[in-house]
Amino acid sequence: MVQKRAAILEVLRNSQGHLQADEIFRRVKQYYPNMVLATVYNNLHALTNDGYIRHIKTATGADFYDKTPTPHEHALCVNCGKLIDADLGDLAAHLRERADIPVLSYDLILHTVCPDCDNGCDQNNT
Amino acid sequence: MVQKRAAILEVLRNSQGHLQADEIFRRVKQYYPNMVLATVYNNLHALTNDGYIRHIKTATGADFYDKTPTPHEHALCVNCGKLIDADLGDLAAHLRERADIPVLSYDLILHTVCPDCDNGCDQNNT
DNA sequence: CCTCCTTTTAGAATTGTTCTAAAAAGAGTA
DNA sequence: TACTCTTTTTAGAACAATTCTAAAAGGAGG
Repeated sequence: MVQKRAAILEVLRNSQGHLQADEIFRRVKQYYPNMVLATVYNNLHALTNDGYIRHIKTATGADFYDKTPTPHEHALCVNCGKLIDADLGDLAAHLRERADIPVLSYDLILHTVCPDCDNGCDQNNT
Repeated sequence: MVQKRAAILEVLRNSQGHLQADEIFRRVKQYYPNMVLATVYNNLHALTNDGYIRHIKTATGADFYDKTPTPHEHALCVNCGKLIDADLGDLAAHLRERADIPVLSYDLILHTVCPDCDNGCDQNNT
């Protein structure tokens, strides 16, 4: 059994959902203090390949890893930078139906204000 | 009049559509041999801000610049790496209508096999 | 204990982009 | 032409997330 791989998966599963590599690294390091970032990347790739997690690439260069491997959409909060799940129905079907070219796959990131920030104190009430 | 900015815009407008910064750099350099990559980025940002062109960020880290500033979708050919336009109807409206969260904007890149590659010699006919 | 294969480590390398500070270029005024 | 002010350009360093490389460590089976 691969302990460190399991620990990385555990950390992700115990999180609210979507973490970046460096945050995973920081958390796993508490249990394995001499772990190195490359190990995190190694195992995240392996876990992604094996279908345990999902790798979400963003245009900002900071990728997220999702504990839920089944396909669904994501949104980035423009206020706090958190990645959250978005429900868009069967978007893949819609895209394949409407597109004038074959759609093998796609990368989509919505930009939103997440519920936490919307309820928060960042509204311009003077 | 800003000559180099105009030259960069010209190069983009004379292209088939979507270029990366380093390709623009290579082309403009033929006319201004001592130009520097930072100047290309400076002017691409300025042209984007002024609405002349469009900046398309990809998850692969290699951004494209589009001579057509009006909103439309894009697809990346998995075979040749070219970025092409895609017609998906009014996707923005569809997303806003279906999403369970506010949609301020979005980044979408389809993955496809472009017509050129589809007609080409890369089909596995033995 | 040996051998083989996988995982991990340490640190350098990569890549596209951004930043910084100094030099150069223009525009307007006298 | 000379002076000032602002914008643009240059050169090269810095950055940040990720990937790579080669060596070391670990574990399983015989």
